[in-house]
Amino acid sequence: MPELPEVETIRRDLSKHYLQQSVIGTQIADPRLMSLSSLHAWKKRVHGQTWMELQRQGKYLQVVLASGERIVFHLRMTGQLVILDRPPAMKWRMRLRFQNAKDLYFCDQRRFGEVWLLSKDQPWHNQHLPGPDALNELTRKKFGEILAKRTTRIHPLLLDQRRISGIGNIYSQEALFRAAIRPTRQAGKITKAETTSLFTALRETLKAALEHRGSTSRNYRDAYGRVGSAQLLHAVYRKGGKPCSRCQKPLKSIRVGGRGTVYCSSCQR
DNA sequence: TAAATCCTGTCA
DNA sequence: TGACAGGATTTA
Repeated sequence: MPELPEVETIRRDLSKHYLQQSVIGTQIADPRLMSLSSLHAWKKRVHGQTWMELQRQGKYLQVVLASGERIVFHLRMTGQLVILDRPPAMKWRMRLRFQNAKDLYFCDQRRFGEVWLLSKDQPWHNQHLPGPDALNELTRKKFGEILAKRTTRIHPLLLDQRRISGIGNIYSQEALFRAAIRPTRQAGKITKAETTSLFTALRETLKAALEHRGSTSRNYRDAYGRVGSAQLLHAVYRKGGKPCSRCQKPLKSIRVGGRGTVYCSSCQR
């Protein structure tokens, strides 16, 4: 669910409420999220620690505590972090109580989301270094290097967080449509001009989505529990069979790398 | 490169 | 009832 624009929207919302605040109580409703022994350690290390910074890398959200230890969230498909003064209607997995702020609820229908507590210098990625953040770190030059000589298809490559972090199945498809490139094109065979066009398309797609506070197709909510409006901008995502907004021919729906993918076979080459 | 896996819910 | 869903890892 949440890709870069959604996670960034949540990060900004949470920053307004919780910076310089500290957690004073933690409840776990889903033991899958955290074991009892981990919760014990969590309480000792997190409670009373001031939230100094909220950072994002790709789809990861990181809270830097005064101790230098960090809380890292990944929302996966359906995770939500919502600020409320009473429990939400839906099931929640974790609740954080704050000294001088409203409670924070971690809700997550499919329960794929995760939370970690990391010591001062412990990396939050296990084996694979995540690639440059699609908005904050990726440059045209780096993008060219990532695509060069690669035989993999462009859509799965854009989704590979080890190459570039933050892009998911919505914005990859939308950017490819905007750049008029087929999702199945071999990455290494994309021309210089097309690479520039795709780089620009990615930035514009992600920025526009951020300005619209993310895309809500179903589960996504911001930290106030509100839907985003970037879905109104979608040209292809989940629009298979509908007429292309540019040429009116029906959009094609295929599977690429196991992901549902929609494109225009006439506009995208 | 693809399929299975972790889950719950929706839609045809 | 089966297919599919915004993610990512592991296995074959």
